[in-house]
Amino acid sequence: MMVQERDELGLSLSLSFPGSSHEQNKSNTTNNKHNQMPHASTPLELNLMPSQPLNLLHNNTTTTWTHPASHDRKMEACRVDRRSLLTGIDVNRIPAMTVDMEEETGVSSPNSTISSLSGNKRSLVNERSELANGDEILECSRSDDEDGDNSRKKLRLTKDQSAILEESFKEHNTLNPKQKIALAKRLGLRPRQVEVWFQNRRARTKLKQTEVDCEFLKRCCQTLTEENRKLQKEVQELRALKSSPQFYMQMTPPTTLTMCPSCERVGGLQSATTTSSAGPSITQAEPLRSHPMNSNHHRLPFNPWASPQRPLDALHPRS
DNA sequence: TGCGGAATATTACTTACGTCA
DNA sequence: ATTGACGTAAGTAATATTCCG
Repeated sequence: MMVQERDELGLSLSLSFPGSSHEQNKSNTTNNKHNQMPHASTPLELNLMPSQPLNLLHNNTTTTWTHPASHDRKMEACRVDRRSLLTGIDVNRIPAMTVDMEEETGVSSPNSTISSLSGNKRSLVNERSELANGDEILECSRSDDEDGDNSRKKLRLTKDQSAILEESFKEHNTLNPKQKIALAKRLGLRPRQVEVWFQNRRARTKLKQTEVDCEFLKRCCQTLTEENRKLQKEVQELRALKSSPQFYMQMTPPTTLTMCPSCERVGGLQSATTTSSAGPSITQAEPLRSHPMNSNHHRLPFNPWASPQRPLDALHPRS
């Protein structure tokens, strides 16, 4: 994305986005196809891990990835769960056969046979009793199959399950099959469920990131618009001065000198005597043409992300 | 070495469900 | 009791990557 405006005086504004690679710490995959967002993803990259509050951006509210009011609800759910503790099979727990199959193959693709088979059949009510036993989460749940009801029932992960998943996500936002199976075992879930959770978690992260990027770009745009407005005004004034007959007469000696930031040559002052016969009484305007800066040479494009004061830097300390 | 197809992994989009105000 | 908004688990299609013959 590039917005550029230019006039003959060599004033320009540009908004450029450095090459983006929206890298999301894919630790164990090389897949990077879809996310080729043509925007400044890298500079705007923000670690949205649950442990990292977005305080600076979101009014000191700590971002947590569990449902905001989920704690109490889940506690209540646990109480309800215990009531039905003994009523049946754990919906979230993989039938032993399935676990074995997945463990054997080490594969649980959404499109795989295993996953497909577990589609509606695993639409089960999640009624579990969660008993912390070290790191293990023991659950008890009831299958819906007995109702003969094909409707999809929504699983709610327990607080502990969510916490462990979050913790795991912090370490790697993707899982290899081994990790997936291990985590699923630890949580008493099917590998497919862990997989889905990670997929959705990545999607949420990306969404949040996009929102943050969007917000930042909006602010950049506002700043640049304002900057542009000022520069346009300045250009108009310079043009007016240039065309004014009194311009050269009334020109007061410059009180400041401008210097090319790159070559450190001083501009703004160039004696008329050195610029021989360049038309009508050459002037202070002359340096605008004679200095290489005026042909885009050494002009530094304005890059909001190159600014040392990028607001989002504070949010994403690179360690 | 290049090619095609199968298997697998991931994303984007969508649906369905549970919860809350 | 109803309803709409919202969060999220899960399904589906598309696509990229890898592996193998």
